[in-house]
Amino acid sequence: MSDKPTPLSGFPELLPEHRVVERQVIASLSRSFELHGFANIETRVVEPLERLAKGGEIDKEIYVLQRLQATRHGGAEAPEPALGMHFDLTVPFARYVLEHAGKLEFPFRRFQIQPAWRGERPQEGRYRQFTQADIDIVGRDELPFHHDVEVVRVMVEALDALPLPNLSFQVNNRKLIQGFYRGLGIPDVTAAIRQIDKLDKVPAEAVRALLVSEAGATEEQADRCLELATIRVADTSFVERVRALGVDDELLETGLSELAAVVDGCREAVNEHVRVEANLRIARGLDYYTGTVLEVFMAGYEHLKSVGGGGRYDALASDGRTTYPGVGVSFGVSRTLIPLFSDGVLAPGPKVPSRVLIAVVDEESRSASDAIATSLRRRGIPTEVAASAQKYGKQIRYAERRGIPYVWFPDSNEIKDIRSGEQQPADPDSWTPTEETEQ
RNA sequence: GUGGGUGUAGCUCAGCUGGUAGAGCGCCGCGUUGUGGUCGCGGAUGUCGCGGGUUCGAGUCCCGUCACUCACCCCA
Repeated sequence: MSDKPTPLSGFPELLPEHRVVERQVIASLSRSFELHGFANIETRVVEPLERLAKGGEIDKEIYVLQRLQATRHGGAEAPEPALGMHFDLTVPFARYVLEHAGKLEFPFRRFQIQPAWRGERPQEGRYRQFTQADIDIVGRDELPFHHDVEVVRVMVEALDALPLPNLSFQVNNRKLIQGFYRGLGIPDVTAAIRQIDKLDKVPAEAVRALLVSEAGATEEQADRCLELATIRVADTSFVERVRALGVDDELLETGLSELAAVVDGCREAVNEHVRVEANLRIARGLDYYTGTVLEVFMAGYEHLKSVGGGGRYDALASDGRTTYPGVGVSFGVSRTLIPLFSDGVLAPGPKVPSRVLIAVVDEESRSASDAIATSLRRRGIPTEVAASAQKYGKQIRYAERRGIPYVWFPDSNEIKDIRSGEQQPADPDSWTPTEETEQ
């Protein structure tokens, strides 16, 4: 065998025809976010390890970055601070906010589209290096609730603009669940949330038993929790259905009105392609979320789990004196695009950006072909000149293989649209490709 | 990290109870000698993942190893 490298599992690389589509997606997302006034930032790839490793499950997956030399000397040298590569964009962003708080305008709204790294077992839609698109709004000391509505709506609009299968935003509110459980009198509210979160893997009966054994609920309380978790609607009718369960709690009421506001606030933005539903079983693990929580699912790709998610955290960051509450949503660019490419659901783009191939008659007249190319390029038309003066049939095939739609014959000064076969005389100083809408 | 599956041509894969490597697609050439795609004819391509073992003989059986892949865990 030669030295042909084998692929590295979990570190996907795209071919040019897929990369061009990914770039269009990233450009489209950026446009959408900027349309709503989100500023772009890029954070460094590494953070001090102690900032990333907070003792959770994720710690085992953190990639550590160190100098080769540092390992060779086995600690004999003065130790350098251990650096870990970020596993999401939220942790570095929180650090960024604290570090630059004095120079930022609050509420600070930013978007960030970058890779992240997690050393877990790769699978479809799950990689060790993946690109993520995040938007967040952060306030100083306080952040009005209407930003929860805003951030969801912005992501709805941004994803609606992409050529993806149907998407569904499943929204819930931590205050709603917590208030409900509290009002119901369940001893361990946090444990109850954790059990309810298992509903999509564990049968309802088992969850019911766990609610009793782990969260100290009575049989009847467990039933009520399960009833709450089955509520899933695309409008605000869930409010009445929850009230009908007869639980009275102040936090529950706040949660109900907040969730209603999110669903209601997205009404103008949703459509057949992207829908927003109140889904009262969404809990998002035991993260730092304190209010709005949501997950995004893609039709036909439910097995990927969520392709996006987010929510409200009352303490995104804190320096001890000031607390910075935030609300954000992230979208998994790699998780979404790569499976769509391999299934052929998302069509690849052209292999090269060239719109026109200038044929070459013979090597002596190559400069004539170059001159035509130059005048097209001057007018912003991506153009390349044929690699060799082969028979025209070969040169046309060269263009076809690369997805170049036009071939220019310099001897006759005619241009051929190889998709339709039409050929007509053209002037290098005025010819323009007909504007077809791509994708 | 735990448990399954699979490694054969550029790609997708076939290859029975061991007998010296195949198909389709793609690629190249010609028909059409400077206008592609269709069609016809012809052609090239492999250390059968790697290392060891059993055997007269291993793609095939055994052991090891590496890679890829699926599920669990967890999440984008």
